[in-house]
Amino acid sequence: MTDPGKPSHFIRDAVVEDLRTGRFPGVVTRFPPEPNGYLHIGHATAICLDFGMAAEFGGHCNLRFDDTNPVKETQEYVDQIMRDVRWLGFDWGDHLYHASDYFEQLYDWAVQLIKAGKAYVDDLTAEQMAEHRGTLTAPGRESPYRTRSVDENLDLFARMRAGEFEDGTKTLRAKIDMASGNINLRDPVMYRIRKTSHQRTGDTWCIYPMYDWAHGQSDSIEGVTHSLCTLEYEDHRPLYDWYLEALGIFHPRQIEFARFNLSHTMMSKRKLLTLVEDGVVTGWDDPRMPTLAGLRRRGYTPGSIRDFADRVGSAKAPKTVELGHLEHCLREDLNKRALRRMAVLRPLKVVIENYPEGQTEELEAVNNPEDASAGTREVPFSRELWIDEDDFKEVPPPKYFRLSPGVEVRLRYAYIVKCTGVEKDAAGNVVAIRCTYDPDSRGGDARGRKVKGTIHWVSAREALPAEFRLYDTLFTAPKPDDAEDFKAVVNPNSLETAQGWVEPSFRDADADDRFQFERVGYFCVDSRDSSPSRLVFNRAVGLRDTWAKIEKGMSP
RNA sequence: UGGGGGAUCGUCUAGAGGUAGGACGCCAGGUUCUGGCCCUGGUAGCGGGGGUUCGAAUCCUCCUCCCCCAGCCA
Repeated sequence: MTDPGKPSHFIRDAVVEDLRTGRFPGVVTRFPPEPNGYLHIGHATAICLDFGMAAEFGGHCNLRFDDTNPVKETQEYVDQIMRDVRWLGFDWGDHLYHASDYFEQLYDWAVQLIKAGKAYVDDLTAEQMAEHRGTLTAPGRESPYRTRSVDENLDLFARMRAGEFEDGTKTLRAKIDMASGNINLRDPVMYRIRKTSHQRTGDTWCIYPMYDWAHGQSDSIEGVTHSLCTLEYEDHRPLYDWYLEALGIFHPRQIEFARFNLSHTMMSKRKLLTLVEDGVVTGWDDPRMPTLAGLRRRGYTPGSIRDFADRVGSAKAPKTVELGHLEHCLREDLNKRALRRMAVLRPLKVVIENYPEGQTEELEAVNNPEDASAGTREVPFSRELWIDEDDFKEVPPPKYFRLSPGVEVRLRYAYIVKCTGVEKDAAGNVVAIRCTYDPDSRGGDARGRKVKGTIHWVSAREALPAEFRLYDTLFTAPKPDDAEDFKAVVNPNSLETAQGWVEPSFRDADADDRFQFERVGYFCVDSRDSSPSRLVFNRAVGLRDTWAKIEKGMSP
């Protein structure tokens, strides 16, 4: 089952050990999102781990919504999360659950703890409770209500459920240890009163369980063996274990791993929400967002994200992965699969003086040199073409292989042309280039001469207009989370728009289709704004650009 | 001056007493009708001090630095 050649990680090791010792007969995991926001690339690594471990050991992974706080959660988020998990390539089968499915059971168990003298109803206000909790270095003080009788607690708790008390006036707390060095053990709240209707249970409940009280028990009910979560819950494990022990029910094992940060972005759902609400981005699915919805719209493939998760691995040390790592995974995936096309982002007119006016010929172009089965297509060629501004320089710098006066270049899949002159406007800007072509140099001819440069082009008459959205990182700082104000390091140039042309084969492109625009980058048809009459492409990631590096090295 | 974790190339990650390896990045070269892909080579690391040992990234010890926790959020 496990690939022996592949390095393991501490979680896999732990699972293998648990199976070997018989602590658990099999493996059941769970991915437990709270439906209060969109899933992001950080969640993706958790999803890959949860579903991946289950699959690797022949078990299954549950999708469980941690819907214990109705004031923050919505059905829209639930729907989006399911869509994103599926898109990533995972299937929970019949194992779709909600913490809210267990509210009745959780209530019964709370009663059981009260009867055992391990839980009590507290009347302290939130402020008083904070005050009693002590500090990191000083122990807390016990609540005056801590010694209520079992009967009184039972009566009060039933009346809490019945709605007799207002929000915030009472809580149910576990009776553990107010002097514990672990603050989570200083009589944690199990239930709070929230007279808010819940997206699934409606107004059935006005008391809602806290995360700690719901999570472990939900795991137990579902027979989860390995409850994998992030490091900030490490301090909660003693409480997780305490509840399970106190109840005497099936005891899953919680294992914590480090969440990761991606450079030039941030994952806090709260901050992402702020970006959406403040209009810094156009929504949760803005292609600059690290959300799965944003990455999908940007042009990322699920496979590239899974590969990325795999490479980043699972460990306990905090890490900030360079964005380049993610981009590499995308390029590698798309290089194998994306169809090649030609597009001109910043158009410059080329007139081929010795090519017959009114003539058009169809030239054969390879769809994907990495995949012969992708076949070929025909692209029209004519006297007037568009090329990219970057591919012409009146005064070429050293090592510039592209077009300039007197120089020859290959037009991809077409002819070799030579620049014979330029046309300028009154201000001296180059507005068109004049060339001659060599009729014997047609693309595909084996006897072809070699020239230093090859550039891409689109026939002006047949070209389709298109908008290109060129993205840069949303933040200028490598670690925006470290900034005092993350809004201050938002990149003002994270989106640049260009109007250009694409070859006519795009007449019937579908939303989310991804292509490689030769020599430029990988682009995706925008799922929101693109239409047959107005094509819009998002740049997922540029091609590696060694010329840009050379050029950068030349300028001071 | 509480509790819980963590530290290996610039970044991520292997290594469980026996030559510190891989990936990304970067540099150099080869190939090329994409300055892409691919191929070759190079660069660069065990936080620090003691100790055990023939031998330590690994075991012991002291120290340093970093992260998390004081919601009726998850």
